[in-house]
Amino acid sequence: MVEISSDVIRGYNDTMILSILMKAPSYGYEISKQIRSISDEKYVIKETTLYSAFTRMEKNGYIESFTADPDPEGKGKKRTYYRITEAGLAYYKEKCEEWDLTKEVVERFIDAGATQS
Amino acid sequence: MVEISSDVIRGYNDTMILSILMKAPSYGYEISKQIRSISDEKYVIKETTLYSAFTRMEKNGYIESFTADPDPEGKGKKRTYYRITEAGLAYYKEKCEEWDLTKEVVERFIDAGATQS
DNA sequence: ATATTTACTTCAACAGACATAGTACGACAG
DNA sequence: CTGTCGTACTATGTCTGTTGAAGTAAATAT
Repeated sequence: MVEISSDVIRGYNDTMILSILMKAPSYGYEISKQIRSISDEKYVIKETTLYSAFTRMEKNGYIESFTADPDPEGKGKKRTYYRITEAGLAYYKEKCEEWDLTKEVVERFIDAGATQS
Repeated sequence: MVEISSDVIRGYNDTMILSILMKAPSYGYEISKQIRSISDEKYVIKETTLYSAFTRMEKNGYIESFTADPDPEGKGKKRTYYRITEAGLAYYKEKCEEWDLTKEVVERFIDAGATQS
């Protein structure tokens, strides 16, 4: 079975996370579940990868964190939520353009090779 | 201008190199020029990245090196050529399948995010 | 004669992914 | 009321691939 290797997805972890945060602020555990479901279990982000992405992106100003209660009544343990910033949005859009370019370039090589087999 | 970042292409340097070696054995300088031209100057592989990829892939058995003269008469400086192995071919094909999967997954996130903007 | 192009090599540093381990709270079963 | 499971993280150290900086040296162009 074909699996997505980390070196391939490496450049897109941030983009995936940001695409989820564009819809609504969210937190670690929830985002990891969303990545699983959106990708049909094809990609499961590692916890450490996810949380270190948060740290990095917050430092870069792409996301902002805030703590909040899991439900409106204020019960349960507080979570660390993240929301996307203006800079994060710009970064996300850049990454989408970059993706289009990358896709085109990689595909040229793959096509070039595939015709030979 | 949009540029391909190294973190994005990271997982595909090996695949690109192998796609070139599938057509014919080649050597560093030539391969780097081919990557430039096939990608329309959009991606220029760094020398050290290329040569370290050779070392790694040879160690993994994906390619084999041999030295040869640049032309049949034996003039000029000898070059280190590389040819793809059976294992390298299998690896290349795997990478191509992986690419299809990755493309699909990444696109789902990018589409999901784009509809929101 | 000298500069540029070709064709590499060595080495140290860095970033991001990941394994391992641990903390801690809440819910629910036995 | 004890234990396990799911949730929600944090800390630390290692590994891999990329890269910058620098150097070597032959061939070719000016």
